[in-house]
Amino acid sequence: MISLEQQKAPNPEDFPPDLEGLRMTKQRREVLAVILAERDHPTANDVFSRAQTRMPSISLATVYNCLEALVSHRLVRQVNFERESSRYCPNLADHCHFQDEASGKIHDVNFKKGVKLEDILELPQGTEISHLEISLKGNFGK
Amino acid sequence: MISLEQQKAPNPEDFPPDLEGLRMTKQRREVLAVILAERDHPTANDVFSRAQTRMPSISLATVYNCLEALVSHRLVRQVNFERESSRYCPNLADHCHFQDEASGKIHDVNFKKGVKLEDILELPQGTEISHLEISLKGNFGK
DNA sequence: AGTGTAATCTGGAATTATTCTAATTCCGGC
DNA sequence: GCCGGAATTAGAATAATTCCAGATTACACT
Repeated sequence: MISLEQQKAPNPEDFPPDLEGLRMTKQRREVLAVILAERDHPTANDVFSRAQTRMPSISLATVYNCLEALVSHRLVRQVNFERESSRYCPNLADHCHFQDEASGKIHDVNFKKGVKLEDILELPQGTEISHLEISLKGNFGK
Repeated sequence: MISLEQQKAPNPEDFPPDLEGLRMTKQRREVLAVILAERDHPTANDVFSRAQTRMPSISLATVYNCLEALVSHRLVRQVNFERESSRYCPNLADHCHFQDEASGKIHDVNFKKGVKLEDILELPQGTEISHLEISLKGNFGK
C-alpha cells in the first residue's frame, strides 16, 4: 500500500487503480502526484501549471475536477485563507495552517497531544462536527 | 459611549462622528446599524438589501467600502466559511463560528475560560498571531 | 477483440463575489 | 461660503470557480 505520507515525489503510476474508492485516472494520478511532490500548498492554478509540464494536454477544468474528487475522497485537504484562492494539502493528519505574513508561506501546525475541541470550545450538548478549519496569520517563529 | 454589545437595534444617528478613529458617514452608520440589528451574520448582499430599505440610494460598492472600513477599524468582524461569500459579525469578543448544516444558520461559539492557543497548538517560539479564524460545520446541538 | 454504457476529460462560456475606475457629491476646516 | 480630500456611486473589470456540451476513454460483457 502506498503511504500518502512518504517524503519523496511519487510516480503517478505508483498509485493503485482505486484509492479510497476513487478510481484513479491518468489525470487524477498526475494531480495527486503534483500535490505530494512539493508540500507547499499550491493553488489550483499552481497544480495546473505543474501538471502541464508532464501532461501538456490537461485542462484547468480537469484539475478542478480532480481536486474536487481527491478532496471528497479525503486523499487531499482543501485549505482556505479568508477569500484567497483555495490551496491543497496532502497532510491528512489533524492539523491547521499558519500563513507567514512576511514570506507568504503556509506552514502546517499540529495540535498538542491530547487536545480535544470539546475541551476548548463551549459547544452545546450533542453537537457533531463534520468539518473544522483553523487558519492563522502572523509572524511564524524560529 | 455606545456599546457595540447592546441588544436592541441602534439608530444610525446614535453613533458618534468618530468610532475607533473611523469617521462615521451616513452610509457607514447605516451599514453598522444593519449589522448590529440582526446578529445573523449577513453577507454583503444581505447588508445591501437591508440598508436599501432605509437608504434607497446606497450602492453595493459603498456597502463593500463600508464593510471594509468597519472591519479594518475592528468595529465588525469578517467571517468566512470555505469559499462562500464573506459574512459580517458584530461580536467583537474572541470567538469562532459554527455553521449548522441543517439550518444553514451560523452560531457564535466562545472559547472556554482560560484557553490559550499556545496551549493547544505546536507553534514555534516567537510566533506572533495577527489573525485567527476558526470555522466549524456540522450539527449544532441543543 | 468488439460493442455498449457510463464516467471522465476538454475548451470555452457562464457565473459570482468582489474590486476597480472615473465622475460626482459631501463634509469639515478655513 | 469655498476648497480639498475623502466618500459615494454606477458601471465596468477581474478572478476564481463552475457549468456545459461534445469528444474521449475505460470498464463490463459478450
